[in-house]
Amino acid sequence: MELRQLGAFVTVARRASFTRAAEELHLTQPAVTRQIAALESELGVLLFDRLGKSIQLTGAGETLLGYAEHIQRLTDEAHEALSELAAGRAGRIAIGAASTLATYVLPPLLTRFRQAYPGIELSLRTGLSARVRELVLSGVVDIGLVTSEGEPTRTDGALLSESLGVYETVLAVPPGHTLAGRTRVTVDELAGESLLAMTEGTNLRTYAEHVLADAGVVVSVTMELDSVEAIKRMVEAGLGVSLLPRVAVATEVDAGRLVALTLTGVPLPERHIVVLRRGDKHQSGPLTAFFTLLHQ
Amino acid sequence: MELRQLGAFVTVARRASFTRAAEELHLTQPAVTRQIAALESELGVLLFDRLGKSIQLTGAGETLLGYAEHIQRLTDEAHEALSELAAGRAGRIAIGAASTLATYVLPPLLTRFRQAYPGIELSLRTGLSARVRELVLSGVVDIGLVTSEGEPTRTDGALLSESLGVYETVLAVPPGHTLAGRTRVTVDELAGESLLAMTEGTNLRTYAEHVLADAGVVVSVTMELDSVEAIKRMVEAGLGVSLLPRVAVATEVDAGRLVALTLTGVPLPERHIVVLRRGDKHQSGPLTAFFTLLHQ
DNA sequence: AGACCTTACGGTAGCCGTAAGGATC
DNA sequence: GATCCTTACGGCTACCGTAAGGTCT
Repeated sequence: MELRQLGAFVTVARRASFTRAAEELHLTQPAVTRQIAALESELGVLLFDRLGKSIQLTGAGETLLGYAEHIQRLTDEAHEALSELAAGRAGRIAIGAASTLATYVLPPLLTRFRQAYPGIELSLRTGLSARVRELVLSGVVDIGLVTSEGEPTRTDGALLSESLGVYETVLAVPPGHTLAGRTRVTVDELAGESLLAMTEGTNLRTYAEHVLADAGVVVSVTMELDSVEAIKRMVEAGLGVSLLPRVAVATEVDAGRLVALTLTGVPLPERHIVVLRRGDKHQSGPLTAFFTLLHQ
Repeated sequence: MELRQLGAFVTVARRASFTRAAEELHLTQPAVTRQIAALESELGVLLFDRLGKSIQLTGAGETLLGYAEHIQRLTDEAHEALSELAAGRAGRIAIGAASTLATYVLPPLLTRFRQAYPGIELSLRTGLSARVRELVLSGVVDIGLVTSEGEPTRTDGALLSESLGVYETVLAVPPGHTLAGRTRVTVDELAGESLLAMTEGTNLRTYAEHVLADAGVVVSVTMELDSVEAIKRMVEAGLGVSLLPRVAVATEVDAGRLVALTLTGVPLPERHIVVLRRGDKHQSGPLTAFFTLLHQ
């Protein structure tokens, strides 16, 4: 039993004629006869009564017709569903992202993506960059967004890394701070400031320590928090300053509740937004679309 | 997309290996590769990620797997259902029968048939013999049971007739009747009796008139009824005698409420129980089984 | 080196179209 | 005689198995 045979059978049954079915199927009439004969032989039943002038479904034929139409509908749906997937109009993307990126970078991207591809399911898992990397490697997520120092070009095994651009870190101070009138600040000038920092293990904390150590500046970490949002509130309240991603303070800066100072001073390492994916895993239609959006 | 390809795909997906799927399918491994490749090419999607050591379903693969397993289940069910039909263990028989046969002959037959083939649906339509004949010709019923005078051997067009045996007609009289002590009676002796008869148009009425006319006997039809059951009650009540099928009075004779006299006298035409069917229509498994039962 | 999937190549089985045959109306 | 389905025959497509080639562990 093959789908071609079932298709021929359904057509013959609907048209009640081998000849007209052959026309519809773009086959010759003997070819249709053989398709039906093969089915009848395999199933051990007669599917049509040949009444000379006309033909008529037998009971077995009616039974098979029910199944055959059901099967045809399913194959049509399968074709449809897969062509939707291939065209990127349907499917599912699992994204892993470092927490700050998930909070401050992804929302506008996902909003635009959702508008362009409303049929695609999105799932998001957040965590530390190292954890996101594991999720990508294990295939739990299709794509990972993390931060990293320097331009990542190494392809660690099956893992591909691409930079989406620089992820600028700024000094956030409250409006009344002595540095608040400035637009730039060197790392040296941070000496003596009380710094609010993320907990250890986060890329943001590691980066801050790296920058300060390179400059030989000793800064007291007066408070350690596990939330960028909490740090911003503390800075607003005048409890200190902090090194934060520029995108994370954009709203507060626009509203005048915080001032963002560009860090200068040599040598200042750059952080990048990095997208991670497995090179040996198939890139589905939706994922390709998402990639295109990321690179804009 | 063909069922063979879907079968290969499902096997590969379940075993998570082309090699092991090939073993299960009794194919070589390259053959399996080509089946999957053909599917991927036709559908325009990758179904498996080839990760060197192992393979993994893609999103498109998982989507197709759902459809493919559904389709496989349906084809299995279709096979099953049709083999049930072929074996005579399932199906449906539509029977047409003359009213007296339906009442007095069919019940024990159908009881035995139901015991032997409990899976087969039975439908019964009753009517005059001429009407049953039409039902068989038009294909509304698969088989017809009627009465006819003489052995029917003619094949009227597509209609096949076979006799199942003689359908004896007897004279039914009440126990107190003057003939009640006899076991046989000639047609001549009916002269002067008051006869209860079926309405005109029934085979029973036609037969009775035929027999009486042949013998040159004039009998007054004192009452005309359209029910054999009603006639029997009238005869029991002493309102007359009647020519009835022996099987129709068997119960009353056994109970002593009626006496059945065998008709003799030359020439006495015989009635037969006749089974009608279309020769050009397929005889399904269940129908064959029913035929076998009828001929026992 | 071993395991696994893919590609290449030659042979065969199955399907198709043309042509002839048989049955029915 | 016309119509419709079936059977026969030659040709071609497509699938299979064997063998060689890649790639990753």
